[in-house]
Amino acid sequence: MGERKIRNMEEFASISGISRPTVSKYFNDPNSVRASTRARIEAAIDQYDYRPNIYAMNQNRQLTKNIGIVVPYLADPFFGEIVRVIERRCIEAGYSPSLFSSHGAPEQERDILDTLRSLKPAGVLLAPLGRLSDKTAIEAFCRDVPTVLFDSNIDGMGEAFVGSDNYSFVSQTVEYLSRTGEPPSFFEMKHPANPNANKRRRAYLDMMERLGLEPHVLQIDGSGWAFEDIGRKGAHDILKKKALPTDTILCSNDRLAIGFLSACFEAGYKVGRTHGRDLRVASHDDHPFSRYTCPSLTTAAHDYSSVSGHAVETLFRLIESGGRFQTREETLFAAHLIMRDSA
Amino acid sequence: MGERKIRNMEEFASISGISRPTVSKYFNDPNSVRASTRARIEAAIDQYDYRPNIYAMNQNRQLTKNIGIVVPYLADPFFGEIVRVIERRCIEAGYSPSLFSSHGAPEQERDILDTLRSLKPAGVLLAPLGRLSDKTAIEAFCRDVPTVLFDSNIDGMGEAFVGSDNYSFVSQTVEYLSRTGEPPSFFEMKHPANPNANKRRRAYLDMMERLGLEPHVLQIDGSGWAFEDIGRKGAHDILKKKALPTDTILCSNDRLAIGFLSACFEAGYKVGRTHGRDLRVASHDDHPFSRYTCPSLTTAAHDYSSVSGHAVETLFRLIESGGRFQTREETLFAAHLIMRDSA
DNA sequence: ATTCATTTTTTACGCGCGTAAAGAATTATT
DNA sequence: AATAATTCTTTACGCGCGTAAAAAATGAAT
Repeated sequence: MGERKIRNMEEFASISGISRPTVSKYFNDPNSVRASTRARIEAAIDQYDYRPNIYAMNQNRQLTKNIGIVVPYLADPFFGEIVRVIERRCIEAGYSPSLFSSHGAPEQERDILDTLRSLKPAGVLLAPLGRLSDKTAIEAFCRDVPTVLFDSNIDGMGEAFVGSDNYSFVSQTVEYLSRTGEPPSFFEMKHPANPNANKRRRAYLDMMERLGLEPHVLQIDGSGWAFEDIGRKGAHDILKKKALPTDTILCSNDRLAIGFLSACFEAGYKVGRTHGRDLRVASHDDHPFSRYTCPSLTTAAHDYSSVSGHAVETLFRLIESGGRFQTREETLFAAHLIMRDSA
Repeated sequence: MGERKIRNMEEFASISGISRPTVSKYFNDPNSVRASTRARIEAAIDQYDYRPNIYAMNQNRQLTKNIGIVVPYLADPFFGEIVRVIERRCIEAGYSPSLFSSHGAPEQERDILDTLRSLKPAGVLLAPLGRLSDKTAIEAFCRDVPTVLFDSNIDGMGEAFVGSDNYSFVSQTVEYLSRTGEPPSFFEMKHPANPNANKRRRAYLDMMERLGLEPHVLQIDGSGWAFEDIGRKGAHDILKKKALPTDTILCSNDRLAIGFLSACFEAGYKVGRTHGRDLRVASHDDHPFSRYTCPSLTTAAHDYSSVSGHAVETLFRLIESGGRFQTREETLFAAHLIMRDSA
């Protein structure tokens, strides 16, 4: 380690006693050379600390080893967690992940796709903004770059979608709540940004009908990604008007529920499942903070590791298949109920 | 828009009636060519949707237009917010930001610095893990790449540090709390990962001495980045033992406080500043969720936009100065107190 | 030892662009 | 209009590597 500085692959090849094309082959795929050759090269790498110039490498390669990861909103710890898993798996598989966040802004999502295109990635894992996404731009992008959508689906775009089964979330919470107390009213944004929200509402309506119960959907105003604030204000409105049809609230997602619970606390409503409580509140997602609300939030949890794991594996398969699947794959993972103190 | 596809700069130059070297000059700095020339080039870009191959561009450039951004923990919305601002400013200034998260793991921080080195970035904004960071690796990196540290400082490393003034956080909360009730006890992790924590403890001790009050430091076990859980468990321990020296708790940071508050709720302790409360709890950071705790958290807020803004500006100056400052700069921004319901 | 399949070496070209130098063209200044 | 300053064009080379093709070397199998 630390002999003299190596300037390029030519030099590295000659000093390590292997021809340059073979060294080049090694860096493209270490398994494509004989084991003894590989060992010699790796010994030399250790000794001289050489790495090929990534810009020169990627210039002529038909396909780079880059993988793009795009999430809609990084300040949501949900995505922070997903990204951690995905990044690790990509690196283990020999890819270089590049992380991008749209930060809730459609223009930025478009710009990211533009940037990504010029990175010539082998594949992209894209969690779109949803309703606000520029669908034309995404469609065009998916035609050029092998893409797996995750978290929120857009019909027909990308070669595959991996996400959670919204019906499974709602069926479990509705079933549990209506079995153990008054049937739930559904609390959501009037114009949700995310398509999952619509699926959850429909699942709620369907489940209530199936159980022979009367559904109540409470829709509140607000746009953007400040869900906690929207939930809190909406809850205050509803509580003030005493407009709750039942004593049980099922929030579309945890971030709304976090706001809802904070409003309940402020307005002096007791939430819980014990004697003397005024309300029960439950929700969906198992947001990293849902454990720390007051009271802790009963919720249906994403199978985080399955979703992120399967998304990555699907992308790898897609890359190996040359970037196209015969038919678009859709994989949904079931949720599991997490009973805590709020319902 | 959408004539025929342009393959390279040569072709783009001839079709737009400008010589290739001039086009190249334009892409390096649009202001380096005459306004009329710039207009012609930009018209052609619109028309043919051409973008230079970034790999070929960066191969020979002494300095790329890349900027690396490294944060210790993306699942913390605090960093999500900082990253949003920094990314935007970089793009506006014509740079390409690349985002990396160490996810709390020192090995990953090292790997990121390695990757970053081969990206040959013009500069790097690095928020290190802190105590766990491989200081030797960071030092070596900073020697090779122009780096501005932010959020948490490591003595002498990088050309500059931009962060918040921990003393200002603590002095304001301690002053406020001791003026309006019992003096605070300080609640923190025994072995904090972040150097800011130590500065805050020292500031607490100093302030208490200055005010002629007896300090009490409550140190709890736990390691890693699951601060809420650590805070919750520590609080339960302390509450069970009735080991609180005063009725006022000052948490080192908001994530610990979120755990503390959840434990108080579970154990039946009333937190607040009104009649009949058992405890007051305050903290530092103005974490995005601190508004939604029950009760809402009184805290000292980072000047988020100043910190991120000044970090970016410092890096730009550093890049323009050729990557080195005469002397290492340290800029600290004052906090401001945010009074909510918990104290 | 001979044959054959596999792997490596040799040789050579090209990718798309940065960049340098010298001369031509365009603008600004008087 | 003449001169000077700026900007652009022409020409040409090189960066570090991918990759193709043919020849040589290596290893396995008979």
